[in-house]
Amino acid sequence: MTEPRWLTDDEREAWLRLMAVTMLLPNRLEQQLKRDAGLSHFEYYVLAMISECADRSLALTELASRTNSSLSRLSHVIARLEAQGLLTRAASPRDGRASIATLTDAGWAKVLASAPGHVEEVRSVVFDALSARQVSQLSDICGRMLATLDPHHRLLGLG
Amino acid sequence: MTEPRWLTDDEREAWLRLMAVTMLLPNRLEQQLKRDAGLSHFEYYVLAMISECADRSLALTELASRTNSSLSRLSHVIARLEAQGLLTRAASPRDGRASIATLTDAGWAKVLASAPGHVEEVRSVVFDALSARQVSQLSDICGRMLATLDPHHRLLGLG
DNA sequence: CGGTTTTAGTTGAAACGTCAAGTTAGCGGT
DNA sequence: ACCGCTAACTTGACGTTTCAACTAAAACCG
Repeated sequence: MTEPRWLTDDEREAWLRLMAVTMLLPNRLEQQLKRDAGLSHFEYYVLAMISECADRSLALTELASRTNSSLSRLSHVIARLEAQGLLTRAASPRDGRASIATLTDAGWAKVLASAPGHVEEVRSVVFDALSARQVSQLSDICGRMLATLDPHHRLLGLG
Repeated sequence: MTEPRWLTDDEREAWLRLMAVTMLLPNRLEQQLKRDAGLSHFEYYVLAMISECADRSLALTELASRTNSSLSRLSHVIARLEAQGLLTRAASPRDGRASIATLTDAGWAKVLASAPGHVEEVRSVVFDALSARQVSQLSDICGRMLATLDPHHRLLGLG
């Protein structure tokens, strides 16, 4: 085996910081949502994804793609959310295998009530600290990384 | 309650991408380390942090800060790593409450063996996709976010 | 000193995520 | 129409993380 290509000092610095962000940011969002809405970030994200679809409905496989979760994990979470009355599951009329999750009025209300606090948190942690130019740089940089991490754009909507 | 400050289109785009990265990147690292070293990313990070200290030793509270974990989580993980013979726990001579974790030779060897593959993965996902200028931008941007996320620099060494 | 508070860590139970196995429905070829 | 194969989940067991309660040592303080 060959000598590994170690990181330069600049790369190492950038890496440690990126690492710190990926460790701290999810925690931060988690805490805010748990405290103010009683939802985990993943639960919120699931509800938010469904809420943006026509009829507030989405098939589980598609939902799993967009939330970067296994079908198994999603199935467990959907069961919990259903038990809380935030959504319902129904068989697809088109495909007997598929389940379609639909937000209830309570689920819709939950999203409406939770979104402002969540956005405020995102803004205060990320965007209040960055210039418009930096926002654009960040977008480009993440786009580059996603070319490797998510070559088929499974997460960003257009499956 | 007042109307929330929603995100602009550019901010929204940047946010979705950053989100995608923070969801996908940990997964990627996890898989590589699990496959090639039989360690979770957190376990690897714990061992790596200790390995960089004098005497390959570090007190648990300090380690918890640097790995962004609760003491409880760390305690469980340290117990598992100790059971695998990768490190040992000992009471601090200075402070009777403190435990100090020290890498064994096997633990040190594990870090040495695992690091190259891990660095290669980091390089292939992050740095191969970025120009030198973008690396510097990323570093700045993350630094800005960390001013809010980690104001006391708990993660980046100089506690 | 002696009592209170704070810090460091451990432990066990509950919650959550992952993994492997199973079920049912569509699909492709013959 | 039938057989095998794949896709879309579901389920239960297992491992990990979190949470709350606990112990013990140090620090503070009058």
